[in-house]
Amino acid sequence: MFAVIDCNNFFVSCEKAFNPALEGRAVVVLSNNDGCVVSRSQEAKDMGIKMGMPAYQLAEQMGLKVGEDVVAFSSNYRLYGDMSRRVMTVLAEIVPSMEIYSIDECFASFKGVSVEQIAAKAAEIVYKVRKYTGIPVCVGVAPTKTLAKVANWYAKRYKGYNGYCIIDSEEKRLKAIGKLEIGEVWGIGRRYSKFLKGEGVNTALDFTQKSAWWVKKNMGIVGLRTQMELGGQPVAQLDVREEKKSITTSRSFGEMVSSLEELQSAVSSFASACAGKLRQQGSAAGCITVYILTNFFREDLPRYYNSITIKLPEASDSTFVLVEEALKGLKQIYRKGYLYKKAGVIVGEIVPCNAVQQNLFEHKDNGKLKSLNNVLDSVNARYGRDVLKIAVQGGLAEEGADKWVMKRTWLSGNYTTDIKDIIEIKA
DNA sequence: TCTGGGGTCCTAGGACCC
DNA sequence: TCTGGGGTCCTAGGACCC
Repeated sequence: MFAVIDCNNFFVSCEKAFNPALEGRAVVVLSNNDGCVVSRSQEAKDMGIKMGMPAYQLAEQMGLKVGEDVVAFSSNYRLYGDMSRRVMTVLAEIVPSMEIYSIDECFASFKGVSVEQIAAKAAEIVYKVRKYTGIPVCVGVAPTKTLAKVANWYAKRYKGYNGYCIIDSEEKRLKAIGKLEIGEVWGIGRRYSKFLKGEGVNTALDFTQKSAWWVKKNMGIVGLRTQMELGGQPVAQLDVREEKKSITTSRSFGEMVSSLEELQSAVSSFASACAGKLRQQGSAAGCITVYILTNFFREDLPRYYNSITIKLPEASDSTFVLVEEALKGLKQIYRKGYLYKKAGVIVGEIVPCNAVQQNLFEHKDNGKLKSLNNVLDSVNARYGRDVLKIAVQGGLAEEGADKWVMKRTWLSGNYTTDIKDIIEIKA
């Protein structure tokens, strides 16, 4: 049996855990630059606030006063990342093995858990995560990952389940998928949902009744796997891979920028962030992609998008190497006369850093580079992120001197990672 | 005026090989 | 009129996830 454990309204729940005054109120968390709604409390959902809705529409289209009718927060990834780590740590002590699927979600194997114990185990998860971290979670358990997601869907929506739902018989499976709209199935997105409804497939049960040949022809192997999993036949296993295959750092800018210098500041910062993430997971990248684009929502301005991928002579995790290559790439794709809204850096062809194939002709002195990067990491770990950085990154980001730095008007405190922000309790 | 960021996997088609 | 068969590798783009 597989379990899927999913935090409820995760970002909002993180804010609520440290701010009891939010209880019972409509609360939303916004994406970077305070752009879109990315997490909503139940109250906010009940008011009709949609996922992904641009923040300005709260007032403009819904007539809501931000701060009164609805409380908004800028996203605080430092806080959410740390809270996620805590949730996963609690889970790791309860389940035999697990796959962290996203910041707020994880799959677990219930191998060795007897049929009679499954419900008790699920209840234990709900209770302990809430008790130890303050985060509410729901659990779905079933013989396949896709059915576990189905079970979780019901656990989330019906209070009577007390946070967990188990599909452990053919009867329950048929009942569960019979009432589930096809678009709610894990792996069926907007596109396929629309297509399937046009073919008369409205529920997950309808989908399982189509022939395998038809599904494969119209939706490829991925669709076929989803169909098999809904039928109770496990295809997907627990994926316990540690390292990512690609790492991205990108931002929409707080204000549009036009000069090469400003883009260099942004792109070098993104490349540096990618290098840091690589070192953290013990990997090196074989290639680096840089892209820049103008604001595609603005129809009155000239549009431009370009990207370039550079193959590194030797896979690297060095901030200095990656920044240098990224800036070379940027120079090639930069065009004068446009207002840029976003840039990003992607590193790929990731390998373990202890298994880097060295280049016979262009081998760099990795000993010296390594110590330099170690200094970067240790100084920044001790004194704060980007206290020590390369000059081209632009030194005054925190003071808002760089136009590209994102807007975060309603940022909450780093309650769990910064001693200055620790909660004080009057007793 | 204002519209996020970070991932995975698969497929089709082109270029090339024998 | 007739015009093979079997492969690999790479890339761009599409679908999905949170």
